Amino acid sequence: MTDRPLLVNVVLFRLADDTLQVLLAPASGSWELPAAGLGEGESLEQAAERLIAALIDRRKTYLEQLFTYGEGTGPAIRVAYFAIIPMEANLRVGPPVRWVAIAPLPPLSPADAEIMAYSLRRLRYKLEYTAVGFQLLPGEFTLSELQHTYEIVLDERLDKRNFRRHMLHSGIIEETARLRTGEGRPARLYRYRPDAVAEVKARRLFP
Amino acid sequence: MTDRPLLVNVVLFRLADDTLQVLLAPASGSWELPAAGLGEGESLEQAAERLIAALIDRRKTYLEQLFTYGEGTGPAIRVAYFAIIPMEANLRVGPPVRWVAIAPLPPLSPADAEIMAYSLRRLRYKLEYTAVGFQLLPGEFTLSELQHTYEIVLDERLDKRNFRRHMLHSGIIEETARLRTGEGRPARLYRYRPDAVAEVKARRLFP
DNA sequence: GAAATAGTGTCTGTTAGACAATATTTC
DNA sequence: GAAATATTGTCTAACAGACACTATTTC
Repeated sequence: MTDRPLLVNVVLFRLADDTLQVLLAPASGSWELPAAGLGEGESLEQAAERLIAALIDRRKTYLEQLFTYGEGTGPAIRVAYFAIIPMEANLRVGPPVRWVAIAPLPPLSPADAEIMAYSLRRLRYKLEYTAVGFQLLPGEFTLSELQHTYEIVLDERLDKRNFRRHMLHSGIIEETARLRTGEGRPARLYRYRPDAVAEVKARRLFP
Repeated sequence: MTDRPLLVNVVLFRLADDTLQVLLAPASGSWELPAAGLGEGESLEQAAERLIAALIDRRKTYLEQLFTYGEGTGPAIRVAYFAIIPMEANLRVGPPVRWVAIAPLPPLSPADAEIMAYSLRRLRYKLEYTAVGFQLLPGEFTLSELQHTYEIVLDERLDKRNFRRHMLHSGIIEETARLRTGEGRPARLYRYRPDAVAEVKARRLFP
């Protein structure tokens, strides 16, 4: 009965420069996920939040426990969290820690690669079936920006009309009075409705 | 940086006597979930399997990591697993460890109650959106038995015609040549198709 | 033939998914 | 008015969900 050391890993995603990025630190020819031990009297989630706070200057990010790895991931037990960081957030740590594009996937240790792969799957899943996509955008956004976000994360083209119909009909976003002007016709700005039901009804296996 | 002790908890579900049951051990006026420490060189999942093997005489049960609790659950970090045990399995430990019906929920410590509640949610979710329900039944079963299983776990009445149409149409079960005779008209026996896609298509949030 | 259980079909409303033209702005 | 972007509607196929009667067996 050994007490193996416990680490908390965080996978931080953000959207910038039309790519999905993760925060990584360089490690002897490859990259590694940020990690921290558990502080005195600290909960797992608090440790993850402390680690995130040490890395970026913004709170209130989406945070979710991913999985706990206890084999093949070295001698430690690693509790992995994944979080979404709004693009406005700035790094609190200088290089060499930096945002790295998800595609192509940067080289990682097998353990970190497993966590990354699962995080990405979970992010995509979340995006499809819950209202987590808004966390990647500023408070107000156009429907085109929202669709663009989905397309980048899912790496898939979406139909504009169906996308808009669906989003508007689902009641998870609402119009603002403001418009964004730009190159072409100005676009209406929308905002996420925090009171909306976050989870989307899935289709049940049976009646 | 303290290394808090690590425990693996298992929530074992089975279906018997027309009720959903969990395996619990008595603990000073209430009940508690089976738990074990992590053995030397053992992975988390191996520890959960070892714990299950010590409790029941059947292998190959459905096993899934649930969540890792690291606050409000006492001084230990607790990695919770949930598993489905086929009804044919026998206990390897005598009383006082025993199967306890889920309704009404037996008294548990706050920490265990939290794990239990989440396990139950997850089991129901799994049942609705994946093909996990068959794990609760013997290898061959009638559609009425399958529907009955769903109704017990979900605590909800289902329409017979829609249930059958859905199950048969989804391709996750297949006919056998056998019938089960009983009180009334004999019923066809079905079996789960292991090659079927376990996950069910959910409805996406957008087109 | 009564009791018990198994098995079957149809209709309606909603939604996914495919598809193309018009509207509003800037330069 | 050309270029850029935003916005809008319709059709079809599939499926969820509601609903009631017939079939086969035992005693």
